[in-house]
Amino acid sequence: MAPATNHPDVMEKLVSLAKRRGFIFQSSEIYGGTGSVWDYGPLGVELKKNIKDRWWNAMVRQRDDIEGLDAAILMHPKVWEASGHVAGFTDPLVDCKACKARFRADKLEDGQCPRKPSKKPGEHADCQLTEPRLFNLMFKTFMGPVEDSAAVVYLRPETAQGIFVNFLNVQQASRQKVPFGIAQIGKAFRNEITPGNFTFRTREFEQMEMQFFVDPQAPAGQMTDMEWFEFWKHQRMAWHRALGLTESRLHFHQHTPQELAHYARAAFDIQFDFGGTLGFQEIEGVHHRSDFDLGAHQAASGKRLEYVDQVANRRYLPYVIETSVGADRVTLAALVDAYREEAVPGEDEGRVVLGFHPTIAPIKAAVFALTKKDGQPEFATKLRDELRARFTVDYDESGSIGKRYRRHDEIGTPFCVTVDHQSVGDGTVTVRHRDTLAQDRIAASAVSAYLDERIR
RNA sequence: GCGGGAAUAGCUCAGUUGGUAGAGCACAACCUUGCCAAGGUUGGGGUCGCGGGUUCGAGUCCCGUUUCCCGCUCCA
Repeated sequence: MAPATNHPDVMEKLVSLAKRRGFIFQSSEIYGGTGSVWDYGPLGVELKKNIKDRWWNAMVRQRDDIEGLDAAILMHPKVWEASGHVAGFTDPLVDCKACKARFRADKLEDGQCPRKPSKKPGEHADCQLTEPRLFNLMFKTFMGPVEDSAAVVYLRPETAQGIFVNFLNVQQASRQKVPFGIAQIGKAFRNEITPGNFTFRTREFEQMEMQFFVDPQAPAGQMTDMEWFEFWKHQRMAWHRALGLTESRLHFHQHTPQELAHYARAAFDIQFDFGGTLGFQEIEGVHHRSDFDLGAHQAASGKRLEYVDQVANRRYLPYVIETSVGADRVTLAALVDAYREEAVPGEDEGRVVLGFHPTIAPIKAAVFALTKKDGQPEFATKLRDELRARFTVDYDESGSIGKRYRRHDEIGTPFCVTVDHQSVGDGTVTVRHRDTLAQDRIAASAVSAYLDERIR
């Protein structure tokens, strides 16, 4: 499915770098690690937070027609029955002991192993199927002190349902009129059968979802549901580009009718080329969910979830255009995209540079004193303190100046501000750019505005 | 869950026919230099994934187990 890629596989190197520099650690490592769960270290949490903040800003703060929400992870179990997750998230699987393959029991014919093109004829004559076992992708836990079936609750496998069940609460509290959206960032959990590829597929992950509610029969002169779908599709692609992700590594993948989920009327994935064997993979989905979810919850709860258009005196269930992006996946894409090695003359191994777009870089600027003489450290730490009010900054005075530059290149710091003997006299400093190595000599008092202009 | 491979310092790895663990980088301190890393000195850090077994003796051989990687399978 994934098209060929021209980008090298940097994932293994990235895992090492991420650990060494404090972006991402394996969960519970001292106990041998927990499968497919990852912790974000000092730099990783800044990177991911920058990405989430940009999403929240673009979706909620900069728009009049989208409201924020932070719904709970634990919800009433009936939510997941209505949404189809209890039934639809469960796959009966069988293994064939003869050919070591696994199949979905409900897709087998006559209880026989299907013959695969790669297998020789007759290889499945001794087909030995195990009993079907049920895999439900939802994590279960228990509400209250008693562990019985009545107390079962699920960790949400997606954040969307928290938005649907709060649709009218938000609409009425915010006095929004359709079309409008609700946005949410939060953790979701799926007991994936096959997790892997670093943080690409994990069992605990963070979603940034926005459900946009539109009129299924928009009056003339207003955007139709499909027009909104197109609008959000392109809007979201533009957001990924603005993050600095390389344009040629991003593309749309349209779901075929066979790929469409049970709720979806149309769906596009935004895929990113992770390079190597992984290739293009989904980082965001834009789905037309029609009125499936509101309708299902209305039917299951017995509560009316219709929107009342008081001007036109109409009552209807809105259609939903959903944008759902994996915060961890975008963070991983940003790391993969930023990773590059530069050859060093006379050295076997290249140096690593993370070329983050300044807007998501964990540390925006590093402040150095060229020497420890002339009061340069004092000058530099004072500047550091000033910049701290607006940016994540670091001060470093150990090792040679070149070494300090390289340390920050490796973690993707876009700007290095260096204080030298001239600074103490005339108050100017040099600002060095990570990508071009160009230097600007400016007044120390102007550094904050200078960075501000370049970090957006 | 099945098959195959792997696990030794923070990272990347070496470790002989079984004889009691090393390198480079990284890290810390000090010195030196002072605008593009890898000068000097010193130092910290490993019960060799975990648990058994064989053996006088196990990083090394055997069994189990956990985690990771690659396939299979599944991915709302």
